[in-house]
Amino acid sequence: MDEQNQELTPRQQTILNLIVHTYVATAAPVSSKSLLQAAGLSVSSATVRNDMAVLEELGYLTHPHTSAGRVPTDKGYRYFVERLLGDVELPTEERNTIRHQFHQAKLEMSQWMQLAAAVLAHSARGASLVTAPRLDQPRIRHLELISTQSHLVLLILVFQGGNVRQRMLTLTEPMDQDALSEAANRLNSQYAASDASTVRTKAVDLTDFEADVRNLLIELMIDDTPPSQEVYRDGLAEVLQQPEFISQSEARALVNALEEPSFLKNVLNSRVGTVQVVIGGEGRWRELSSCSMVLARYGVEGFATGTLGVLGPTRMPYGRAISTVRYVADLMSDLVSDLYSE
Amino acid sequence: MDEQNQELTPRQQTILNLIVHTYVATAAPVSSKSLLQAAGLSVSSATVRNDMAVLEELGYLTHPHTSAGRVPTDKGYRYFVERLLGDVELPTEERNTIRHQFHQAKLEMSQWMQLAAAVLAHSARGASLVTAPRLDQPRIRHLELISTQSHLVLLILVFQGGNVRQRMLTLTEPMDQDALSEAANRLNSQYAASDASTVRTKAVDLTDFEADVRNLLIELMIDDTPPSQEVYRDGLAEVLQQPEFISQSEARALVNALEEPSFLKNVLNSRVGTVQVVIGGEGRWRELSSCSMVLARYGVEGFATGTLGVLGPTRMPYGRAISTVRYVADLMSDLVSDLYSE
DNA sequence: TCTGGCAGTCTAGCGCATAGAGTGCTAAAC
DNA sequence: GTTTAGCACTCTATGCGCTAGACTGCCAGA
Repeated sequence: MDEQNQELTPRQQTILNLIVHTYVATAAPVSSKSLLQAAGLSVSSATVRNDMAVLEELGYLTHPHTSAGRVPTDKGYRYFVERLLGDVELPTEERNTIRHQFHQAKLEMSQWMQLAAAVLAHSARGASLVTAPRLDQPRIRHLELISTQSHLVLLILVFQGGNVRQRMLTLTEPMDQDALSEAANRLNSQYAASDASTVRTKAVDLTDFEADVRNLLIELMIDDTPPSQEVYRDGLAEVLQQPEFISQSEARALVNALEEPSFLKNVLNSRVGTVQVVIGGEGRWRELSSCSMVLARYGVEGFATGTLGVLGPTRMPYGRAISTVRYVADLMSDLVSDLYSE
Repeated sequence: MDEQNQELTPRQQTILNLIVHTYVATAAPVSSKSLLQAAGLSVSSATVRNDMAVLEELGYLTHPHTSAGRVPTDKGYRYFVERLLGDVELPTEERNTIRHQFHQAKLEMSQWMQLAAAVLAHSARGASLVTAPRLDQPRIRHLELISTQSHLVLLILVFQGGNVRQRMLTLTEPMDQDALSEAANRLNSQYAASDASTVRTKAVDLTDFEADVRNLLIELMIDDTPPSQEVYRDGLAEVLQQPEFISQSEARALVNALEEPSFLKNVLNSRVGTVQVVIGGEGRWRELSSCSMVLARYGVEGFATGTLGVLGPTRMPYGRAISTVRYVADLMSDLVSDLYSE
């Protein structure tokens, strides 16, 4: 691939750059003439046409039909993102605005996530998605056993760092609240600050019921399917207005992707601190062929991490999207490290 | 309104009924002739046309244009729902299937809500929405104070019934975890099983820090804006495929409604046990003019209640929707009363 | 009160012609 | 060798006219 990319002359790069920018802005195929007047190119439209033909030959552009302007291909966007975009940063003013919003929010992770989703959607003009940070090695902080119905008990499990999970369990024989509290106390003193493997190996002197609870604890600690409630979204309505989603099938693909965020796991393999760009489903996601994603992990590597990102049409303002995702991810990482580090 | 409705002859009612059913099924205007062969009407198409004209005169039907079939108006749907539908119940078999699914799910409220959303979306062919049950008079079960960063403390508040809220607070001067635990213990013994007003009136012998925490407790207990994470949705992708949502503006209205479920508060005023049907936005929601909602509250009145329902085009299978919403709401009410009653 | 029949109306679809936008190519100019 | 001007060509979008077809509305008769 590199050999091909090297062949682009500076002017061809400029032209590709301009085409991406104007197409992103206008959603209409870009003609050679319109490029001239838009930007200060000091050549004629015929010259631009020649370069366009070369770029099309190399696979960076297409034609909807013979007498239409040019449109970037996925490969064109990829080249744009990796070679032409450079290191974009959000303007200082916007960064300040965003940071200000975060500092004004209540000191709650859920608020921050919601805010992150709103900022991403607005600034990157896409549908945003933010998943809660999850502990890589959850440790128990505290557990409560609450008697409800005769044979039903509610277990509440608080992890170090404050994540909470709850689950019902059924009793074979009834226990009153005092007995439950006693069991909870025993388990608390036994397993406080333990991780899953410690809980699994350390099983001394437990009643049958306590052993049952212990098994449930292990299950909850190794279960890594994030409850869907821990996902925040925003901007779907706006992005569905984009012209690429007048076709219901495209719209459906996007909405499906957002409703089933578990697929992100398969997509995202970047480290905290880097931003990953997936263009046009990148072959793997046929249905998302006209969508792009800009994703990042945030949090503290090896400790607690979450995912955030933006979905939109391939005709996406990549500069804004990437810089916003990076900035918001960094902010969220700081918040996580403030919150969860001991 | 009653006088007008009384004027409908039995045959006119039959015709309205048939038109609603076939239009819901086909999404195409219904002609007098197609009605004849669809149902065993023993009259001619001309007679049907006459009755159709009467029904249109009375406002129950419209014409897209002169030479098109008839389409029910909002008023027509309203009449259909209130006079023609009768008491519909889900077939026993489906009820069993649904109940079976609930019993197979893990004993977790979040799973039940998700399942409820899935069942509603699937059975009523609409976008579903389920909000978590909220305690009307929350009582404190337990609180934890967790030291994170030097001046940051995480408060975790567990309510009777297992609802959990968390919030950060900043310290004016640093405290270590032991001091925090001690404060938490004091507050726990002081305020266990208290409701908001009790916490507010009872403030004896607290340090400045403990008083701060107490104020935060009160705030969290009276704050009734449900965290958006406690809302489950499903079926949006499917319902957007319906022909009424090829227009982006209609689609946008629907998606907006789902993204901003707080508006439900203004809509829903029914009691637990009754199902509320809002047709075509019912004048109040101009943007939702081509949408209907079937909503219900569930839970235990005066104790803990949530909302669930279905959004779809006005051309909605009201029979299925109403019976499903009612059945799922009843199921969820049972679960809530099992879970939360002491 | 119902029905058969007929005139009237509107849409959806097709074919056609046209204007316009944009390219591709070639031959000349730099 | 590279750039440019110019021109032929292609394809779309739009508008018009026409027709077939689907329904209705209404009237006169059963």
